Amino acid sequence: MAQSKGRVKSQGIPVGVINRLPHYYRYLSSLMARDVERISSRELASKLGVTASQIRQDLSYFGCFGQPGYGYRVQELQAEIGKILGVNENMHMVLVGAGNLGMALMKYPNFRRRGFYIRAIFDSDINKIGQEVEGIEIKPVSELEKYLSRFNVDIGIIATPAGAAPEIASIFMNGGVKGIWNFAPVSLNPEEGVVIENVHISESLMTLSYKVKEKDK
Amino acid sequence: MAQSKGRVKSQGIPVGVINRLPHYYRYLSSLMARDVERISSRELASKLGVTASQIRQDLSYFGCFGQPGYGYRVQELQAEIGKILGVNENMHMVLVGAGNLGMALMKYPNFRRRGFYIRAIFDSDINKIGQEVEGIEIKPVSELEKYLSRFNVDIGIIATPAGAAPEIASIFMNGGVKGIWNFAPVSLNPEEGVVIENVHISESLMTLSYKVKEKDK
DNA sequence: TAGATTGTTAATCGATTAACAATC
DNA sequence: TAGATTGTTAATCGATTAACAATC
Repeated sequence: MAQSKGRVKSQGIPVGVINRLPHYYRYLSSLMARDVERISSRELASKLGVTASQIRQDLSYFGCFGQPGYGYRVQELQAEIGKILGVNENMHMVLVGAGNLGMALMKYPNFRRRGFYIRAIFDSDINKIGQEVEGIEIKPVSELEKYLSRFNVDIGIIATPAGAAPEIASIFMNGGVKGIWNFAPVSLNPEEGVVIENVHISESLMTLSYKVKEKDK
Repeated sequence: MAQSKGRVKSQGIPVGVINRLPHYYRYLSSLMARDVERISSRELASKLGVTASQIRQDLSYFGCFGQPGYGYRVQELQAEIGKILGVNENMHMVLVGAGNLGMALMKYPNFRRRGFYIRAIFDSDINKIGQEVEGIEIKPVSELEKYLSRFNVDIGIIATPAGAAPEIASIFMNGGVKGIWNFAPVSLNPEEGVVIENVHISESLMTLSYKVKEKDK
């Protein structure tokens, strides 16, 4: 208790911890919607399918958010985890690829609600250019570089086919984008100082396929 | 070497291994496309950003696919991993939710190419019902149950808003679906004998957001 | 043959769980 | 106060890496 000095190890936080925080965050948000005020690590753990120990251990990397004998105040813990994750900090994002997946991302209301704003859309399809989506006009991808030089973009989203992805990634990296959220089924080699987060949908399907086969045995 | 009897431990394969196999599979496929014939665990590792040891260890759970002194034949290894994962086994899938994300999944050509077929689409939007996508007519979600009782569905895909997801999941589970591929931002409690694979897109964004913030420090 | 690289066992490392003093 | 639950330290467990005999 009383993590006196406050851990300063900004690095060295296990990646598993970081992957679980958004999960905690989402469930706490749903508790807030149901006006639940307090929750213990034990309850939370049973709902999320992890151990209470793990939740307390995970949180302890960042501070002390609970009260012994009481548990955690839902609203407070949600806010603290949100702060750790960078929710509600007005992230400037741009989207390349105005296909179905890109449109799905544009229309997902939770991003905006949580401070993640897609402020520009680029596509190479001449028929799409000039169209408006959620109040944002689709620009030709040739203008991406200029846009990046003019604005301070936090996150670049790649929702293009695999072939186009490496070039877009390199434009993003040269343009000073801090993070790349990649939905194309390729591995992009991460340049110094840029974070790449992949969402490999087909790999996830293959993992599921394996597990389904296993169950059959 | 010479894993004489062939490991029978169908269970007990670490989840990390299963998550890496699709990654190996994809890269090997791309090597095949470039007519590369052989590769060593060391080369493969350096391309994929893992250790050679890990690749050999991972593969050893399933058999002996390489030749000492030579390495792996790309085509053979790709085929073996594909077999492990259940690629090209004619998986029967159904999609619930014909929004942008659902359409993106419908139009992704690699699924079909690898034996994953979406054979029916359901939606609750009266305006979408009857429309055809990739040769498949969108049915009302009220007919899902009947469909499941008639066909042997391997994988049910949930591409609906969060609110609808739990009910769809329960219809899937009662209908004998073996695996659920869930894109809705909710946790579904997995029933006995059904595998659930979540693709939590917004959690992935928050993870990226955290890492971007970290880099700034 | 000599060189290269596998499959596998053993050693290391890190992450998860258990336990408990502190305390609300 | 007594009961509950935290934050943290120590113990356990599992996954990754290193090393090497076998062998192509």
